[in-house]
Amino acid sequence: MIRLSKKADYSLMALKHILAKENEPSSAREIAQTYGIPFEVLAKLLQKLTRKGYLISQHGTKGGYSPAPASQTITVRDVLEAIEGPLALLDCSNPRKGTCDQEKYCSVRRPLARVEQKVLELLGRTTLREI
Amino acid sequence: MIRLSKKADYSLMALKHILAKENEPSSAREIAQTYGIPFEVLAKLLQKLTRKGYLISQHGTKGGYSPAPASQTITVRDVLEAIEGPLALLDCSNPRKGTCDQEKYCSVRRPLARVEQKVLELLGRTTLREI
DNA sequence: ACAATATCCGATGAAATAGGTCGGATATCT
DNA sequence: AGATATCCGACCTATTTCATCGGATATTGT
Repeated sequence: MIRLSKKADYSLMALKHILAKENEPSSAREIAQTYGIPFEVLAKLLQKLTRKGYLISQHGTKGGYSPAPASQTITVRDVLEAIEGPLALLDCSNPRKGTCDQEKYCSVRRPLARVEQKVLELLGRTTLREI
Repeated sequence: MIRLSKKADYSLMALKHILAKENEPSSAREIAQTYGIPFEVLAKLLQKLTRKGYLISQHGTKGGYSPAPASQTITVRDVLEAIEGPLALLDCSNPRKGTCDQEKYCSVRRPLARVEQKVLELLGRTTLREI
């Protein structure tokens, strides 16, 4: 299969929400309620995005998340990589996995890598602003 | 995550193998050994592809699978859909899943559906022949 | 006829992944 | 001080995916 995880969906929704109200920070709880997302799950996603530099977090009452400068040009690909690590259509081009058993016999690796590349380019061209 | 399953990889490798030798049928056992794929898993994949009309199966000694006419123009997308059912980047556009809880609030559905469409087009343009 | 070799089919078990939960810490505003 | 935030790690559970097993049917060659 080829799909976006729920976490990815959640992240994109939350990011769009935060980008829409640049002036006041949005709390994780508020976003979670608005979109029906489990609070704890969303909190962790936003933390990851913060560490990656796409959001700025503000503790305390009236706190929440606001867009960081880097979020202006953030793409779908950026979000996915922040949430799920390096993207890999193929296991054998996935740095997290070990080497592929079929490596030496595999006849489809090269051509599929090109397809993979195109998909990644497509995701990298789609900014969150235009969503 | 966004990835091709192992089954998809296996299927693509096997199909390419079968298409390469159009003259004599290739047995599942032979292919499984050549590429280091578990025999039973591969057998089921080839059965699915046969039911979809991309392959012709031949029982008995000297039997095996040979390319059906429909395999001439088969694309990566065709293979994926045959093996894993309808493709869906998003859960909410997946006919196998129920309706999405966030449906009414979700602000990213429409734009992502366009991205999904583009990815599917890309996979649908890539034929197995050119791989 | 018989044996060997194929595909076929369903059910089941095991491993990996993703999604969700819990407990507690730190920071900020009122 | 107390309420409300983010923060962090560990853990549990459901789902999905991968692999295995047992047995049936069909075809070919001896």
